[in-house]
Amino acid sequence: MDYAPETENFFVKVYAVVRLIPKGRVTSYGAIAKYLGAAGSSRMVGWAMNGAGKYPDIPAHRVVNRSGLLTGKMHFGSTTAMQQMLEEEGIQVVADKVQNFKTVFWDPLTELGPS
DNA sequence: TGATTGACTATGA
DNA sequence: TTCATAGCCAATC
Repeated sequence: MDYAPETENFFVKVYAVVRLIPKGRVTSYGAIAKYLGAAGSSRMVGWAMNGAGKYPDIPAHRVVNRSGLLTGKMHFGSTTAMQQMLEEEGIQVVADKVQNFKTVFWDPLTELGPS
């Protein structure tokens, strides 16, 4: 195989989790990676999101880095598109950063459970 | 085939 | 607190 089938499954899992992010909430790449049992491979989550652009159902704008910084804003075509979408959901974004990050943070491990 | 890159995170100075 | 480095794994050049 040119690629590991399990890798593809990992990407699918990432998409599934991102889709579960409730409106007005955000999560981090590391949180998703950890939830999928791939803690430390947070970059793979980011890479998965790279392919998520093909899926309009994936609210990638709700995924930010551990600091709440909109690191992937550049992949939305416009640097303000991501921020605007978040604000549209009631998330305050200032200087490309999510305000009250701890409050709007959505941890799949906590919300969905470790099981 | 080998080296570099990247939507990250953690640790150390 | 801010900056630099290491680890991570897959995709791309």
